[in-house]
Amino acid sequence: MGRETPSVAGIRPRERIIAAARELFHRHGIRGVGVDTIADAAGTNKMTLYRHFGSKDDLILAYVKTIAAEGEVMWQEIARDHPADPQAQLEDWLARAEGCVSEDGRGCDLANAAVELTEADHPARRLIEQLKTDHRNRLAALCHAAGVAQSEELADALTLLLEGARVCRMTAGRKGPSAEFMHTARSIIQSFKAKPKAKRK
Amino acid sequence: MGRETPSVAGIRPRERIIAAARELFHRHGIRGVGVDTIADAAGTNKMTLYRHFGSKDDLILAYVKTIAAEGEVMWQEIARDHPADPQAQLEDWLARAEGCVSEDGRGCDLANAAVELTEADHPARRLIEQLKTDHRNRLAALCHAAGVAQSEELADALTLLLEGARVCRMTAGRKGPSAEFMHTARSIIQSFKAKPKAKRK
DNA sequence: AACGCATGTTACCGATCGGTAACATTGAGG
DNA sequence: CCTCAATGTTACCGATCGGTAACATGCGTT
Repeated sequence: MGRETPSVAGIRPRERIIAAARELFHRHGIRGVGVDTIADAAGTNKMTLYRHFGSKDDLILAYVKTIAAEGEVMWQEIARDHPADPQAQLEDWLARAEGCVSEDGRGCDLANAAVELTEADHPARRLIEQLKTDHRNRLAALCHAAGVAQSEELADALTLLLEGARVCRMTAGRKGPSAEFMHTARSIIQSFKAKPKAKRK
Repeated sequence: MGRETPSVAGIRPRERIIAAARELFHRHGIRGVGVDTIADAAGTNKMTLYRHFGSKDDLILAYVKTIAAEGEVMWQEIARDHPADPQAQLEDWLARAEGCVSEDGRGCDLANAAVELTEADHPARRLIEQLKTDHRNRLAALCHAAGVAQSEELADALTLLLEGARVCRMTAGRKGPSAEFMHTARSIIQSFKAKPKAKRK
């Protein structure tokens, strides 16, 4: 055993580089970290970094893709842990959202990347847009499955609350408006559930 | 008249520099613009910039203060245009908020600055925190004056929605969740107006 | 043992960064 | 007119940036 066949992408330095970039980008921002710093933090060097990622922009894209993969895992866990129980799934989403809000006050890595990647045609920006749209749509599907009539509107509202809470946690501190995220989200969900229109058949 | 007395701080290059920094920081981010570029855009040079602002961080602080001053003007206009009519004032705030959301998709300059200024003790960061807290408190006072019982909670909810809408406008595009900001905000205001102190029975 | 590939090491490149020194120019007020 | 402060101009500094070339080393495979 020991090492993988060369046909499979090498796992060792590449993963470490992405992990190091993930933490450094999160803490200091994308433009606040140089590739040399990332390579050092990954226990490797700049040349190896550039052999795996042709440019810093490529590394940024891989960084965003890594976050996307974790999001995918999240949705799968939500579905797996509460099979055929969309109500519990929505509750799980809410708990994870609250976790994101009260994490460390550095906001959402995807949103922060969008702030720093000011070129509108940056590939990572397009991916971020797709990821954010995906998240909203899956949340809307979850709301629909949970029996909410106006599931799209509820998903939009919850998305706004979550994104707002994460940025408020960063700009206004722990005791700011983000502290009310859970209460507000719950009461909005309740108000949507109370509303009429065709419920399930 | 020509020029001002030297005792008064010179207004000409300084204002132009701040104006240029305002636009460039907004479009390309703080770390994405060099002081030389700002000086050029202001029709002056780097030396003059450094005579008015001892460092780029000083300029950043002045940039945030300028945004703060505009916010102050906004609140004064809201109060002046609808004297003794908090309902109309809240409506005015809502309209201006909607204007912010659908502006140009670059998000909130204050929030973006907080993303880029990763050093927690940066003076501009502390000012941003104070400004965001101020905004929330004034909005809460407005809600209270408008007869909303749980004015603090409503202000928090509206703040979350607004901040979320601005970041969603940036990350998910014009047709994303931010498009529902107005509807959601209005319906939340209504739901708060509907229930008095005690929760709904 | 010999090969080959991934990785490590060192040095370097041009560009740009924030910031400064020295000097020339301007223009208003005494 | 002369003074003086603000501004403009040029050149420069050390540091860091993203990115590359050339070469050395390790190590698994055959």
